Order: sequence, then C-alpha cells, then structure tokens
Amino acid sequence: MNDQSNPNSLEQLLCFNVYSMNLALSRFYKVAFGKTGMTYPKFVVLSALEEAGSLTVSELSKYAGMESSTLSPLLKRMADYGVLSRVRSSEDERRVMIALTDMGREAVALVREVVLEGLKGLDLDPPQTSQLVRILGEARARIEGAEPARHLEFGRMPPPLLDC
Amino acid sequence: MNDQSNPNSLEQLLCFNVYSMNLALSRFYKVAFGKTGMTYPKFVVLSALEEAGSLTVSELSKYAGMESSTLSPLLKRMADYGVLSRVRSSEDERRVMIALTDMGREAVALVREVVLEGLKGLDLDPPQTSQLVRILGEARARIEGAEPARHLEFGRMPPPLLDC
DNA sequence: TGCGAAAGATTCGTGCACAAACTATTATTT
DNA sequence: AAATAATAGTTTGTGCACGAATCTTTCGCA
Repeated sequence: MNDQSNPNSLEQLLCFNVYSMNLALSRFYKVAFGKTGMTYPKFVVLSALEEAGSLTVSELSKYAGMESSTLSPLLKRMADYGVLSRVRSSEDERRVMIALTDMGREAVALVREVVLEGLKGLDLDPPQTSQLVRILGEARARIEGAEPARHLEFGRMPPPLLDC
Repeated sequence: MNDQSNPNSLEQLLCFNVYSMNLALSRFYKVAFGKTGMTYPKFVVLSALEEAGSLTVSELSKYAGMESSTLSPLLKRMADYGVLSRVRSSEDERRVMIALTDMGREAVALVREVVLEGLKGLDLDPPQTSQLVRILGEARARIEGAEPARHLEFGRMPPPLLDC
C-alpha cells in the first residue's frame, strides 16, 4: 500500500520528509541529552549566541528562525538558570540584549561535542550531507519570503474544520 | 559574524537546517490553512490514511513518524469532528482501527490541492527537490534505528541544567 | 511639543510532541 | 488455570511554537 510511484504520495512530498526527519532528529537528541534539561531549541539559541555574540531578541529570532513569542519564555528560563544574560538596552529601552555567560560558553562547548559526535555516529555520506545542507538552505530562503499560492477554503464543506 | 567557513557552525549543521526548514514550512502552511482548523500534522494523518487505508494507531504512528501519545488526542478530536472513525477491533480489543470517513476523503482532497499548489508556487528545482527527498529519506531511516554515540553529562557543571 | 504610528518585547490561548505512568487486553509461562 | 509478561492505547506533565493582543518606548510629523 506504499504507493511510491505516486509523485503526490506523502513519501514523495518535501514537506513530509522535512517534518518527519525533524521529529526523528528531535527524538535522537532528546535521548542524547537525557535528563540534563538540555533541548534542541536551547542548543540552537546557545550556538547562535556563541557565533554571533550579543544579540537582541529579534536578531536572535531571525538568526534561529524562531518567533520572538517562542523565544521570550525560553530566554527567561535560560537566564534564570544562568547560561545567558538578559539586559534591557540603555540607549533604546525597547531592546533586550541577550548574551552568553561564562557558564553558557561552557555549556555550549559540551553540548556541541555531543551533537557532533551524534551526527558522526550516523555515518552519513559527507558530500551528500553538505549537498543536503546547501539545498535546504536555498529552499528555506525561498519559503521564508513566500506567500502561499492558494488558501484553503472550507466553504463547500459544512461545517468548517474549526475546533477540530 | 556569520562564520560560514566553520564546518561546525549552525548553518552547516544538518540538524539545524532541518529544524529551521521545518519551522519555515509549518508557518507557510499555517498561513495557507488560515482559520480552517487544518494543520500540517492533521494533513499528514489524513494523507497517511488515504494512502494506506484503515490502520491501527501504532501502524499510523509508524507511517507518520509520530508517537502514539501524540496521535491519541489528535485522533480523538478529528473523530469528534467527523473526518475519521475510531473503532476498537473486535478480534483484538486492544487495537483501535482508524479510517477516513467520506468527509475525511473530501477534506484530504481539498487540502492536498492547497499543499501541492503551495509547493509549486515556491518554484523549487524539481531534480534538486527529488534528490533532497531521497537523501532525507535515507538519513531518516538511519537515524530512526540509531542510538546516540554519546550522552550529555553535566557532572562537571554545577548545577545541572535540570529545570532550565 | 505633543500625538499618532511604528517598533521591540512579553503575555495569553491553543495545538503539537514526547516520555513516563497507567489501564485494559492478550499471550506466555508455570 | 493462575500468575506473569508482553502488547496496544490513553492520560499526564512539561516544553516548544505560533498568532493575536498588550505594553512600553521611540519615531515621525504637523
């Protein structure tokens, strides 16, 4: 029943493959991080800060591809724990500057090792992987600036899917 | 500060590219689905059922790459709405058979059109995309059966990241 | 100079997503 | 046949993830 010849099947859809690959990766790293409290989104935040230095919430949002409403509570908990600092800018009181603490730098170094060794253990083909990364990056750039060509309308299908 | 030459930078990491691509795709389809109540995970469930016919919860879990604890509440709401049926098997009372209703078949046809036209509107290179799909599928197969090579230990870093 | 608009961040409500704990049924062992 | 184990789903608790609404600060402009 696995209709792989059908080009519209789930298995041939880019979005499904990205979706399920992301779920698989999240589970993989969840196991690797165990009960330490580390998660993949937190690793992304720590890495972004390590690479880019001090950032405002919206700059970090752009860098990590997450909305600020996702970051706000995440950053608050991480600051309470001590891996980063949240300081409202004095020259523009709207902005909040986020930066790694020393403890944050230690943490990201440790976590990065685990992430990289986890990847290495998968024995993926390096040229294929870098190609994957390149094409994914290009596709993401397109999709981030795009509007859907068509919107779903359930007018013909009473009742609409609200609250489903 | 965008250190693209560093092979360990976020932008060069497969997991980050999959992660942020998935976020971007989710946002894209959220816009396309508007206020209809449709979501990407629901589309995956409907499509899987259309392709594979009637499935148990665990079969569906495997097919869609989601855990049964994620599916249970999702399926319940979708059944209440009317797009699928949930019937406990008579020959093995532990199993619950999930199947599309006529309304579900109508819904998935509509949603699929929107999904495919949305993708088409992105103007991605077809050979690149099918390559992407193929490599992602292979990588996912590996990761799903894999154990992380190394686990994170915060013993050297007091206090541990618990509750962070 | 004052006032409406815009920008930056947070809060709120809803929906995944998972592990762990739990319930119910079936299979296995003794 | 009774105890035990294994299987299939559900429930529970926590953490993203988002849009919409809100709050504060800054900008623009008359």
